[in-house]
Amino acid sequence: MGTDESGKGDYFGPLVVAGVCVPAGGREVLAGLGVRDSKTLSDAQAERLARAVREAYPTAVVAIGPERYNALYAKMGNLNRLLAWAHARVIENLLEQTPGCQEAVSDQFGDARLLERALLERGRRISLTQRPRAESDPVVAAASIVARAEFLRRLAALARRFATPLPKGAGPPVLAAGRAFVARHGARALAQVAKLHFRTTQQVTGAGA
DNA sequence: CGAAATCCCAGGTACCGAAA
DNA sequence: TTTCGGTACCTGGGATTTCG
Repeated sequence: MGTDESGKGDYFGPLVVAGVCVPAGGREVLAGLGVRDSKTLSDAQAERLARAVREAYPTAVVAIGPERYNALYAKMGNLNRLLAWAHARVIENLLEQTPGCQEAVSDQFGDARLLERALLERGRRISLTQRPRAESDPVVAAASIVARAEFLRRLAALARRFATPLPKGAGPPVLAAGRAFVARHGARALAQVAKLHFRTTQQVTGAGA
């Protein structure tokens, strides 16, 4: 299986981690579908491919909404720990569906032991590989696509709920949108749509900066 | 000429080691 | 012991170049 996250670098929206269990030989199938790193795909392509992947293989998705994300971040105090926790949950959910899926590949984030420990605490045993640029593996790429699609869906839903544009990323448009959001809904509501530990929060709530 | 693929840049966080 | 600097990693966006 492969796991990957989406939304980590986005100020607005949830953090989504997805996992896909692909049997032997599936890499060729994925490549045939056009699966590759979600960063190189348009939003529409990601949506379409995500649907194809979810229909073809068992998948697990853990979406952490901004409110829960902020609470977890405050509790864990470290983004990598949060990521490890989420990846572990995905792996375990996927294992419940497909107990035979005993090999996992994920991106490397921080100390590899974090993820191993998060799994061990659940008493699971699995062959786990973590490495930089793991998304070059079609299986991890498929997971990144599923995660990305779910992120986009939820970000759009948030924007609708608050009737406010919520751009992706963390650039100038995000800063402007953040200020507009605060002007309309107040600073407290920010916790429902954004990841507060980003420096962007100070720039949004602080006077100018 | 239009669309697609590619490359480059910016932003953010965490980790490690060195210096005060 | 605390603070600072540099490195590695991930993510998004835009501009540029290439192909059909």
